[in-house]
Amino acid sequence: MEKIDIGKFIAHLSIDCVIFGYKDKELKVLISKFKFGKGTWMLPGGHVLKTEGIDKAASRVLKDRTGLENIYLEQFRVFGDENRIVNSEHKAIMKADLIAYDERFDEEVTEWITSRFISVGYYALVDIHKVNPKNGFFDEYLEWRSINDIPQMNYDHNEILTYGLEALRQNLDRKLIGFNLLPETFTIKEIQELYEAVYDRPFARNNFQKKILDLNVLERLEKKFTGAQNKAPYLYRFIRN
Amino acid sequence: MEKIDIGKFIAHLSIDCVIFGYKDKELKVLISKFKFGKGTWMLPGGHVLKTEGIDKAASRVLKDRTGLENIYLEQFRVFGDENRIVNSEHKAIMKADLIAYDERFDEEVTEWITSRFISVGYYALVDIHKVNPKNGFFDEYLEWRSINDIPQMNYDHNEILTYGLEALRQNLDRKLIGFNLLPETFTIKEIQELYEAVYDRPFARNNFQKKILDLNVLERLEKKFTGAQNKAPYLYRFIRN
DNA sequence: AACTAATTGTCTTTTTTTTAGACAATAAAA
DNA sequence: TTTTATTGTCTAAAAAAAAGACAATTAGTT
Repeated sequence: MEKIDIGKFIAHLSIDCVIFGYKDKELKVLISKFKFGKGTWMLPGGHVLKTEGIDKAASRVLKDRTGLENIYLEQFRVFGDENRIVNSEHKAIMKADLIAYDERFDEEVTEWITSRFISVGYYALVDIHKVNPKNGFFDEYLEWRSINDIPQMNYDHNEILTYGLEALRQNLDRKLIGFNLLPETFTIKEIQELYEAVYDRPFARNNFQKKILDLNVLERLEKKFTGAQNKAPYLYRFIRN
Repeated sequence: MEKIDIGKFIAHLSIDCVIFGYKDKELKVLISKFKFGKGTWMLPGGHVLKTEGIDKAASRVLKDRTGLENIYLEQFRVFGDENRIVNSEHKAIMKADLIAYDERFDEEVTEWITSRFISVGYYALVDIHKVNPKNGFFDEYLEWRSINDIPQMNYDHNEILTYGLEALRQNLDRKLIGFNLLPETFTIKEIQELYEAVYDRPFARNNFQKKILDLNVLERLEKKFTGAQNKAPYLYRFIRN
């Protein structure tokens, strides 16, 4: 298990990731809790090395949790009012993980982890089927939860999630990013259901099909025979350039 | 002149403000340069006190420069890759301003101001006629420059400005914030010219008038007689709530 | 093999929104 | 009184979005 050396990281600054996935017609979020203590839920997060860019730090956080690289990542907001103080449970666990921790430096470490943090919020879009959550890393347990079934989380993480979802909605069709949540091939209906999950509202089937095909970013493949007693839909693939 | 005590501030974190104003049919930005040295241009910025929220810090930066409070402020992005290192001129000036500076702590101070900074970008909208730029504060000289006449600035400040303008454009009519750039009363034509300056494109007069009036956020006041040989336009005021 | 149920793919029609065109109503100068 | 320049509004045209309609399939049922 990796440890944190506080000296290498920028103090007072953290990163929180809203990792979105899509499965069973539901938008999911990967959340974590520590294996010890009461186990309060949190968004997967991390700190920024003094020698790395923040986007790089966010990628690292993501790779540590999901094993995936080259994931769609978007920074959406900075959080952190003056009341955002690390709470006792989190503090105890952080301390235990600090290799720099030493009785001699107790004061410094305490100051570091107790002080107010400013957090940069990122959201990531992943193909949920490719992810194998690395449980155990950093003593945390990861779980995919439906956007409609998010528990109370630590700090202002529920608020961060709300902002992240809002950012996703604003970017979804404007930036053509939705395909990052889907497998390589999919039917029109599946994209529509994804859109309905993200926006939490229905779309008219006929018009949605036209709109999505008029974007000219989909390549039609073979038909998908499901065994259902109806016309088999075509499979499509997203064309990158 | 105020001084900085580095101990009170969060290290590695700064705030940069894109302060927008509107005058002579042009969108303006308030930029600054130090009175000493070569005088490289920069966006007005500052640091975050360990005891204050970032929005509060941004307000403070704004008040220090413009004297204004309760200004429309919006955070739009975080900047800061690993290459963003304080350059020598800026460093020299910062050192001179640090009251905490002392030969004994030379190393600490140098580390503080030399290290990489992560910067939170804010944009502000102000009625340019209310602003009296506080030249001399923090040894800087302030100047309103047209968006089409922005000089090369320090660090990645030109890039930050570009992102700030993009954020302004995205929010302008969606959020009804444009009125923050105008005086209390104005004609329809004046709002239209503001929109044209922000989006850098013309709008059809007849349709713009309809669109803006259909928002039902303007109160019609008396006519404005300019002395021009044509029908006098009405003055309007923005209704809050 | 014919019939039925459950979609899908694609049109056409309707409605709404956006854009363009037209013109009377000023205000002040000639 | 006539002319010039621009404003406030209306109507017409064009484009986009939403709703409606229906043939084409797939596989189960009779």
